Amino acid sequence: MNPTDREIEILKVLWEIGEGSVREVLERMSPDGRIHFNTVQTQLRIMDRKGLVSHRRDGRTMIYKPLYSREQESSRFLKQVFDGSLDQLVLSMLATEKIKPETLDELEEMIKKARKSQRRK
Amino acid sequence: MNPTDREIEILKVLWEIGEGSVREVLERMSPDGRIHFNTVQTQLRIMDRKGLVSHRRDGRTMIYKPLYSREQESSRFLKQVFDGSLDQLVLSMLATEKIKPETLDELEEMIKKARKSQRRK
DNA sequence: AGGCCTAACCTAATAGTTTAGGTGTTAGCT
DNA sequence: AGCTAACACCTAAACTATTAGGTTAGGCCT
Repeated sequence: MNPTDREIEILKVLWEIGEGSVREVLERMSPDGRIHFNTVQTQLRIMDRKGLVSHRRDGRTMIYKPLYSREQESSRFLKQVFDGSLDQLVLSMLATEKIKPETLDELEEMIKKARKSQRRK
Repeated sequence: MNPTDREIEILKVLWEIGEGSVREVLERMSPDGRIHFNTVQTQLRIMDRKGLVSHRRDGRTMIYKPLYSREQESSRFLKQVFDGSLDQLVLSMLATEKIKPETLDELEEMIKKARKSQRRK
């Protein structure tokens, strides 16, 4: 099933830091103490059950690691909203987002590289 | 708030057909009768309350129209998962998805056009 | 007019999400 | 040894999502 908003929020932290304890995730998510420790802990346990993260023990504390990647989430979204059509997605983005000329250059560069790496296969 | 999966499913139908009654949406969503009429009707009412769709009357039946666009949903996703970085999103997609060479060409074409249309501003 | 189809509307059951309180345990510090 | 901080685990409350049953009413057909 799909990650909820909270789960994405937690996953984003884990994507950034690679892996981390409840406390580490919490501190990134809300440096002010708006969110309760137990809230994040319970979430992570649920995500563990769902298979979105895995855990290992480090002494007494659990270290959580993402099993679900940003790429998987992108792929899920692409399929869900654009039936997998990358063209349509990019078209939509180009039409809506305000994009710097440099970004366009970079995109072009990325496409060139993608083409090369495909030929190598 | 964010559309749920069901809501996206319904919105996709409305994006396709422009607007439609409960029955029309239902028939596109599940031509076999897996989903109940009332289920879709209730969903649409909730989405109406949330502002995701609007409605007008046509005789006795309600006609629903999307207020939330595919572009808005893309934009939401881009912000949520990639902090608005289109580069990162496309990079992620190029790395993961299997892409036909033609698609790469089209993407390049789209970027060229986007550049032109920016210059015109 | 009576019956039937289709729709709206009301309601509720179920499941999942999100938050956080309470309890017990472990490790380190004084 | 006793205290405290930090953790895991258990639990539940509040809320939202999802599904669909039941009821009512309008319109059409015979």
